[in-house]
Amino acid sequence: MHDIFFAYVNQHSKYPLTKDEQSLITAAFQLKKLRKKQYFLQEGDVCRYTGFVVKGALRQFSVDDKGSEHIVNLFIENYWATDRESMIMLTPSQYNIDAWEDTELLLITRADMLDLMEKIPALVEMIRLMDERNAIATQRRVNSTISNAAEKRYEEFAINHPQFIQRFPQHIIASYLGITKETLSRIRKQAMK
Amino acid sequence: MHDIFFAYVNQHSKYPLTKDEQSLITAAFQLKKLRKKQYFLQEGDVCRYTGFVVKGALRQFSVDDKGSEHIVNLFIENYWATDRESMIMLTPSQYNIDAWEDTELLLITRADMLDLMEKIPALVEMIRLMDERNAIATQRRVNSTISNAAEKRYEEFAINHPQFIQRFPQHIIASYLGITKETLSRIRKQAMK
DNA sequence: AAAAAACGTTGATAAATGTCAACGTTTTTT
DNA sequence: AAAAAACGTTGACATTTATCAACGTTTTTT
Repeated sequence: MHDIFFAYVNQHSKYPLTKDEQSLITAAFQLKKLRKKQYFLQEGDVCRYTGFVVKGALRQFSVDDKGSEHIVNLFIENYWATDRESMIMLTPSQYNIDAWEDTELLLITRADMLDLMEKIPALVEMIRLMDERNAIATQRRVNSTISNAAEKRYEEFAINHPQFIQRFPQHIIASYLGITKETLSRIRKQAMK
Repeated sequence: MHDIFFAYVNQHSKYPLTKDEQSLITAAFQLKKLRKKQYFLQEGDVCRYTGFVVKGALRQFSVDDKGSEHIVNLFIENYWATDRESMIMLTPSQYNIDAWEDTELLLITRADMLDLMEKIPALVEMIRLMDERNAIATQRRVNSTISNAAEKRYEEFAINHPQFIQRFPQHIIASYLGITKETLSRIRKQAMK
């Protein structure tokens, strides 16, 4: 299990992991299996773990006053599932994260992660890279959301995230884009011509 | 000028800057003054600098096919103005950044910043903190945008960013929220009752 | 002090998107 | 194999938001 993660770290750092470092990582990350629909995080709880997705798919969503779900993030293999705000601030999360498919995660607490980062330079580099990519992707998403109508948002999404279109049903994609499933259905119908 | 930045770093790190570190910083950051309306970054250019805002206010915006501007970010004192995607990927920026007020920036290239980070632990810590806060704020913004109608988005914005409401006119705020200035005007009229 | 530009507001109307209900199909569960 | 659940689509209609044009006020420039 951890091998997949070692490969991921090595791909994102110029310092190959030593055997000792691999042992530290194995000790700090614990494997967690989730069945489909099982929660990884529930609204109101403080998020204690960051989860590296070894296998499977998850969604992060909030629920509004009317009970409607809004998909904030989608995660598949090699993504990091967590609510950073809750984890860092130790505040109750406004989000839920649940498994959309049977999923395997490698979990680590924030304290253990900070500890590992003092010992393993490769991890620090990998996380900085992850933060950069995340910042870029989120910036793009914000720009697309405020600049474009629903149709163009969907087009850009389909180009930037073809993997998500494979793995998640349309109503989930629609919610991620901030539109209803009916609107997305009509947009796709239009686009087919 | 740099004193303000030293204070900022010390506030965001548990390692106080030494005299030597301060010298390194002074050598790497150059002061740049911008008059109101002057560009810091123009669409199509590769973003070479990160700018720490010592004084003033700027906006980052994209321009769509119809020539309309869309405000992606706003910056005031103690904010970092840059286009990370362009800077990291070395690709032409899709954004413009210009001064909304007369502004003073401390500029640093990515290479110099990476160099400084190897020498100054306080900077590394400060930047990680900055990345965390940025990730949290952007996540909130995305969630608000996909979950709420214009009125609630404005309410949340007003609560989370009262400083921006002071410094920027309504049509800029409206664009930041992804709505037109007319709609924001009507929302505010409603809310007054 | 005069002129120009920027800003905010309002009304009339159009366009985009949401809501609700119904239905057929596919997938999953029993 | 049957039943249930999940999914996607469509129509009718309501609501939200955008667009366009006009106008008065404030701020900036000349």
